[in-house]
Parts: sequence; structure tokens; C-alpha cells
Amino acid sequence: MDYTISSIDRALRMLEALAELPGSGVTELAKKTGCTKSQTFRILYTLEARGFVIKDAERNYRLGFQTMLLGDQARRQSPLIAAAQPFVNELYDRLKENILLIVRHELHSACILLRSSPDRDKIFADIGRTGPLHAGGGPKILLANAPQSIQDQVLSGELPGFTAKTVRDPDRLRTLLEQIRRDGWTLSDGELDDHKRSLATPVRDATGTVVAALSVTGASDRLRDAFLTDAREALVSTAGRLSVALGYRGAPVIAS
Amino acid sequence: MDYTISSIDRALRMLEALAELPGSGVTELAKKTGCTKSQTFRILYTLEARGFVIKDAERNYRLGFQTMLLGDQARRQSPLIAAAQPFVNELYDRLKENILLIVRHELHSACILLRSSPDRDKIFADIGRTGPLHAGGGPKILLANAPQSIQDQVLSGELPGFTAKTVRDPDRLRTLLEQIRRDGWTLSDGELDDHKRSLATPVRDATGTVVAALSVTGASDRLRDAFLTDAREALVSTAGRLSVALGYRGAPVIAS
DNA sequence: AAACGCCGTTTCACTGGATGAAAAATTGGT
DNA sequence: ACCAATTTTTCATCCAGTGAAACGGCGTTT
Repeated sequence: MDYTISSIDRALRMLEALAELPGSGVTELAKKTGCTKSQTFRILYTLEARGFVIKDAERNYRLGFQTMLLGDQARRQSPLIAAAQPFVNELYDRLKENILLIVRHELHSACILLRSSPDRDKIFADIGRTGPLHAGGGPKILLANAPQSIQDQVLSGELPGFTAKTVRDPDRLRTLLEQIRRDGWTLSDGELDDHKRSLATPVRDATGTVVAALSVTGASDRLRDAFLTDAREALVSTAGRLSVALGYRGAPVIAS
Repeated sequence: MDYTISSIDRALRMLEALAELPGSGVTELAKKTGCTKSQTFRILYTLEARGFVIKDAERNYRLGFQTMLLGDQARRQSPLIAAAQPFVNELYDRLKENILLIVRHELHSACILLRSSPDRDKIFADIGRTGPLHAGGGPKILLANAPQSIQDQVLSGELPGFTAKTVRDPDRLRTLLEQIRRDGWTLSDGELDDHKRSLATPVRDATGTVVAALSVTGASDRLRDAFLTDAREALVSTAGRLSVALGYRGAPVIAS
């Protein structure tokens, strides 16, 4: 049964459109969302009245403070983030490389926790930044463990390349995803960022569902050899403990 | 002319209610927002479909990842935050005390930027946390410069005390607000946090509207004497430069 | 075991709020 | 001043949203 209230759905899509096109006007947003211009105007008026969007002097719109504040509250109140924070910190203290917690939202990945060192090289992932599901350690873990319909949609859609090493062939990706599910972890070697490697492994909740990927990312010339093996073991162990903290009671994944 | 779409307004209020009562069920949220139960159920269903809220196994709701991610985008795309960030950092480097940028949202204050030192004592203000307008340096600056209707509403409403030093008498507050407008800065001595002082001054935009308050907050035994004077001068100067960066072209405020 | 209360979910007749097309107003560029 | 593009406003129309009540499940009480 579908209980969707379509005017509310349109407003939510308007917020999403604004996140992608900050500083847009009424006509542009109408085109982006498929709403009529007068509908768009009224939606924006309603959103503006509550501070979700701001209209500037040139009549361009941006996300407003109330969106920001509610986002902060969402972060503060997230049981997953609360549970994961100490484990992310611990892993960072151990490895001194970037540690990320990545989630899937529809057909994309998003970084919801990031512990990085100021003197480490910049990486694609950043707090709140969305990215692909087919490239990168964490994203591939999430794709490999996503519902079949999600996998099918991603693999039949566009598979953009971020570097020369990004795997873009659907058949090759299917094989990789199968191996990832078997292994219980994955390594991304320069698929999202040149000269960067990313190890990742799943985080499961009480029902056994993969709700996030825990990942360590750093320069390829550091993440190799014995340190790579060490990092992988620490990563899998930490993600396993986090999963237990989230109520997971399945069998421990045995690395091949 | 009122172009508010009431079902959308209800959905936005539902998000706000969830920020205040995370983990609520349908009945509680209906009561909080004044919506019927079937309306509440449908609103939540629509919000959940797009990831703005999450329903857990016990049928309780919380803000979801999409709210968090949009909040992150709002922060990333805010011209005010982008402009203020270097000034906040500079002031922090200078004073080594907590530096805050505070905004008003309806009848409350909210901290949108915070530069604090790990070894500093904890203060009330925190990123994304909303607070009063009648207590604390930054909040009082915002109240003193708010539209008359906002001032009237705040002063005729509840004025809760946070410490023994919080001013709760509306008449006394009116006198204080007048002085704040004359002085162009204010000192809060233990009104929000015991043993904490907070200096604050307004930040203006191109139209001369006070859009934020810049504030330095620290322990009372550090924020005194010559350091207090020094901090005040640095604060007022920095806020003035930030205001200019935002397009403000008014006369410089001369401190009494 | 049955009754009861509470909550979340579902149903469907009804209507008023949302809609869209077009007019009016505003803005920025030449 | 003129013009094109955009934003805002208007109003007759109608359908999407509403609300009251039924339904189902669960935990507690008798």
C-alpha cells in the first residue's frame, strides 16, 4: 500500500535538488524537479518560512539554517554513529590512516564518519559527500551486500570512471562483488583516487543486515606489504566488534 | 499573500518534532504536532521513503541519513560559514579561547561554527545545539538586534534560568538590550554556564542586518582584566572585518 | 481464557486546499 | 526606453489529502 503524500514528496525532492544546485532560481528548480513554476514557488515559499531554505537578494535559493541544524541533530542522535565513534577513533589511533564509515543511500554511497589526519593527503570521501557504489573499498562492500534490485540498477546504469583504474564493466563488477561477499572484505587500488588504496569490510546490525562499511584509506605506498595485512586484520576485527555492539550475533567472518 | 502549502508545512514540523523527541512513535508525534494519527503515519511514511527519517524495529522514528546529508550540504554551501571560517580560525589563533558564531532561528539561538580547544572546559553551546535568546553573550546580541516583534515575543514568553546569574526579568532585560545596541558588544558573566564569561558582538551583512553574533567564551578567571580588554578589541575588530567581507558598508562601531 | 487498552495501520466518502494556466509585475541587459 | 526572461500573483477547477472509524496486533489485567 502506498501512503505517499505527493506534495510532501515534491518538497523533499526540492531540498535534494537544492543540495545539488545551490543558488538556483525558481525556473531552474522547476526544470530539475519536474514541478510547475507556481508549484515550485509555493514549495520554496513554505520551505523558506521555516528556515529550510534561504532566498537571497537576487532571488536565488540555498539550503537554510534549519536544514543544517536538523542535520546536526540527525548526526547527534544516530545510534549507528554513537556506536561507531569509539571504534573509529580506536582504529585511527592504531593505524594513523584515514578511517571512514560509509553508508548506502539509494544508489549512492555517503561518508557519515571520517577520522583523518591533517597531514594526510586529500581523498575523495568527505563527511556528507555522496559518491558512487561501484568504485572504492567501502562503496563496493555496500553494493556487494545491497538488495539484488539495487545491484541490478547500479550495474545497468552509468558507471563513471574516477581514475584509469576504476572498474566500469558490469560483468567484471559482478564477479568482483561475488568475491567480495565470499571474502568479507575488499581492497580498492586507485579506483576512486589516484595513488590511494582503501581497505573495507561490512558492519552488520542485529538483523545481520549490512548497514555500513568500515574503511581505512591511505596512500598506496604506505598501505602495502606487512602494514596492509596488519591493517586488514585490525579493520576486520574492529568492524566485527562494532557489529556485535550493534546487536549482530552471526558467525565471525573468516578471512581467506 | 500566503502561499504556504499546509501539508508540506506539517511535514517540516514533523521533522522538527523528531529532532526534539528522537525515538518517538506515531501517537506521540501526532500529539506533539497537532496532526491526526493517520496524517502523522502518512507524513512519516513519505519522509521514510526518501531517507529523511528511519523507523526502527520497535516502530519508533528518528531523523535519517538524508536529513544528515542535506544538513552537511547546507553547511558546506553556506556563504556565511565560508566567509566566517577564516575569521573564526584567526581569532582562535589569537585568543586560544572558544570562538563561536551564533545565529537566530525564530525565538532561539543556534551555534553554527565553533572553534574550541580540547583542553578547554565544556560550555553550553555546541554545533547545531539550539539555546535561548535571553541568556549568553551571542544570544543577547541577536535578541537586541532582532525585529521588535521577536523581542516582544521572547520577553513575554518563558525566560528560564540556566544559572543563578541568568537575568530573567523582562524589564531588566529590556534595559540591557538597549545598552547592548548602544555599546555594540556585550559581556555575559555566568548567565549560561557557571564560571564562564562570554564576550559577543554583531556581524552584519550587505544590508546592515545583524545576521550572526561572533563570540569568545572561556573560564571567568581567564577572561578578565587586560586579557578581557584585549579580547574585546580583537573580537570587535574581527567581526567588523567579517561584516565588511559580507558586504556591510556602514560606519564602524565605536566602543564606549 | 477473555476483556481491555493502546498503538500502528488501513479504508473510503467527502471537500477544501492544491493545482495549473495565464496574467501581472519585476529585473537585468542592451 | 525597450525587451526578454524570470518571478510572482490570480482564480476557477478538481482531485489529492483528510479524518473518522474500523481493523489487527500486542501486552496487561481480571
